[in-house]
Amino acid sequence: MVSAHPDAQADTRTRIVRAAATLMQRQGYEATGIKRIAADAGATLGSVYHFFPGGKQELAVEALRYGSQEFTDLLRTGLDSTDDPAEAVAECARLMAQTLRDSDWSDGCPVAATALEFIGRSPAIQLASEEALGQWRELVAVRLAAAGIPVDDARDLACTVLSTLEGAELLCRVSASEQPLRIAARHLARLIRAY
Amino acid sequence: MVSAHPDAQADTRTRIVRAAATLMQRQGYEATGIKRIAADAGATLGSVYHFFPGGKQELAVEALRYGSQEFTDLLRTGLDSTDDPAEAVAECARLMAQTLRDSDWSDGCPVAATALEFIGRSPAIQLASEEALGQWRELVAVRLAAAGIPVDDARDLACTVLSTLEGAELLCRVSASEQPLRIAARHLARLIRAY
DNA sequence: GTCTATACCTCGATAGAC
DNA sequence: GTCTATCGAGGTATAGAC
Repeated sequence: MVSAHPDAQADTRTRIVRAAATLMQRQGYEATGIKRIAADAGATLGSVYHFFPGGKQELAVEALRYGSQEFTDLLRTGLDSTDDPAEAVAECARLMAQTLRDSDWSDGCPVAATALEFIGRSPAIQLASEEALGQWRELVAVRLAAAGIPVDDARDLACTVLSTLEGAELLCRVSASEQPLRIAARHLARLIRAY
Repeated sequence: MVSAHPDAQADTRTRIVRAAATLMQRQGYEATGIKRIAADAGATLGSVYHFFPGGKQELAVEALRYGSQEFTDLLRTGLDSTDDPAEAVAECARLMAQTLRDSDWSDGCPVAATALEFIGRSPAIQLASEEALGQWRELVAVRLAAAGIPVDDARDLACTVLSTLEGAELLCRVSASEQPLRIAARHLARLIRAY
């Protein structure tokens, strides 16, 4: 039998988390209803509460972790694409730009929209967001340090790399243009080469 | 008579817009209820719909424009603080960090949270967000060009300045730390000095 | 212009059969 | 584990007196 839903091969719990992650990435937490998540996942409301008795917030935390891993994969791909660390970071920006364009400016950072809705209002969600950002920063920092940049400089650079990528992505999505990430790629590469 | 509300001296319409701008800046559009806006503004629901017959979305557009002007003022203060363009941009980052800390990481970019909720879902709100970001970028570009940086370079630099400030602010808010903006200040200054 | 009351709807969450 | 039916709360928006 062929299912009407894209992720039919995965188990129900996974499909629910994926649907939640996608919707929250695109429109944030508050605009995303549980009924819609269930429908997109090809599951019923009962199943959602079966797997996530803690309700929407518990599911959201799981969705943030899931999306965080996907973004980690994208970063790893970019960072491992070449020996030159400056070029590797630029490649991350290009990968993000391409992913955004291919998804009609929908598939960006999986935590930004939700994180901004909950600053100071939900420890669980804020912590999950902080862990995601921290993990990405660490990934970049390790890559830069491996290229010979002093560890402290690498950590600071990684922070700015992440800041710039996040902000450029916001600008890209709002203006429906790849330009901010393309420009960020050039500037970040220049910044890194200065070390 | 002394009012219980902070903006009692302003007219009702202005108080409503201010309250909406503040709430949307802190938690986005969807989490912000009209009843709460009215209460914070010291107005009634009837007044809100009297001034904004188009409802919540019409009010949101006005709130974004209002917040946009406030952020423009902050940028102008930073950009005019010194002759050195690199130092001026760094000062913007420091002003943002200070504002964030003073508000318990609440008062950041007035459009980011709302904009991310509406990418591709509301032309009116997306346009208002795009206009705000474009205005800020133009402000920075003009300042850099005035310092002698070639116009095309200034425009690209302004784009990255804005990207980095926006992203660093996200990181600051999520991690409840000034560090990302402090680091961004240093890196942006270095990037600008290279021209 | 301001206010109260309320209509109408959708939300998150629950209950209980299967 | 999955499903349907439904509850209560809270949302936006409206009506109409003042």
